[in-house]
Amino acid sequence: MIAMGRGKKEEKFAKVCSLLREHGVRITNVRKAVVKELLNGKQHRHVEELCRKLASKGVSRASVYRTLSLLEHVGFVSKVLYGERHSHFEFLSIGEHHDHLICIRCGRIVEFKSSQIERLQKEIAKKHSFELKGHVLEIRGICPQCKRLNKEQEKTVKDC
Amino acid sequence: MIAMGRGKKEEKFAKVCSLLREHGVRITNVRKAVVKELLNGKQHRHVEELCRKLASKGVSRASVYRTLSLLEHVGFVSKVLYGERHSHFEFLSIGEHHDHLICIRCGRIVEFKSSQIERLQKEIAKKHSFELKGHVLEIRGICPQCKRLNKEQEKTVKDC
DNA sequence: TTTTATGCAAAACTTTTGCAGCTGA
DNA sequence: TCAGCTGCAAAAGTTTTGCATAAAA
Repeated sequence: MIAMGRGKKEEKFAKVCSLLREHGVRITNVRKAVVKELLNGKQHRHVEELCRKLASKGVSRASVYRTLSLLEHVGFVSKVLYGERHSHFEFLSIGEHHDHLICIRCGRIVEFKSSQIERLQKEIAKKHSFELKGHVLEIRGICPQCKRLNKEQEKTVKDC
Repeated sequence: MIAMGRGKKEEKFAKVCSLLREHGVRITNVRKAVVKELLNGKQHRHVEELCRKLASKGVSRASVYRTLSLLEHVGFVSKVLYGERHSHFEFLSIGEHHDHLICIRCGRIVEFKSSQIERLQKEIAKKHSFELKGHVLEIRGICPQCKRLNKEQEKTVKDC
């Protein structure tokens, strides 16, 4: 995953601000902090991690949740699952999107990109008159390591 | 969504049982009840709804969760998000899979099927030596109704 | 008989909310 | 100014766990 360049980050930041304004939402310090934190980190994040980082800037947990749902509403982030318990958030429409293969045994996540899938989702959105904002594709299966383990020792699958 | 025929259901039930046995897991009444309930309902379900239905058969909430995670591990169900708060579960590898377009404004869900996507996911899994068990594709965007509303009255987006 | 599963109730988490005070436009 | 944000703390909701008992093999 490549970090965004400074220029691009600022451009994106401005775009989010204007998105918020369009929705009649105030641009507050708290919201700026959340957006900046999102832009500074990886493309997908635990809410928990965001809360921890933002707490040091005086942003409360409640505000993190409130801001995320606001940003989801305007189409800047999207909730994703990635086979785990707690929710993650991911940027939308930021280019450089990738999808995931997830092992249902050990949780291993393999990233991949597919231009064909990008193309297909555009077609599908268009066909249903949706304004495309992003997508989540998780392919679930059993990874090569777990398949091998499975054969060797049928019962100790946990510690793959 | 078409309900499964009786014969197909029984066949599937037998398959799950043997899957469980393969994993050295006991076939208990509770587990049978959960699997049957899953096979009798829609392809994706709220955990909450499952708990309610199974409670009347004497199955506890804890067992529903335990059984679901077991079934997830053997590859019979998969956790999905569908843009909502609480988790849903979905059958895997049961054929007749469909994906979803989700409106980030109003939560509207539109189902669609794409044989091209089915084909692509198979290729991708194969390429990474994963044993394919299923996939989740959610395309997120703004539905035609919300787009219209957006233009008409910029600020009352909630009650789309 | 022995091992594994279950129900119960409590604990651990995650997310939302009401409200009083604060802040951005 | 003042509608809209925010933090706090409490509530609500979801998922997991320990343990005594029950059920499967």
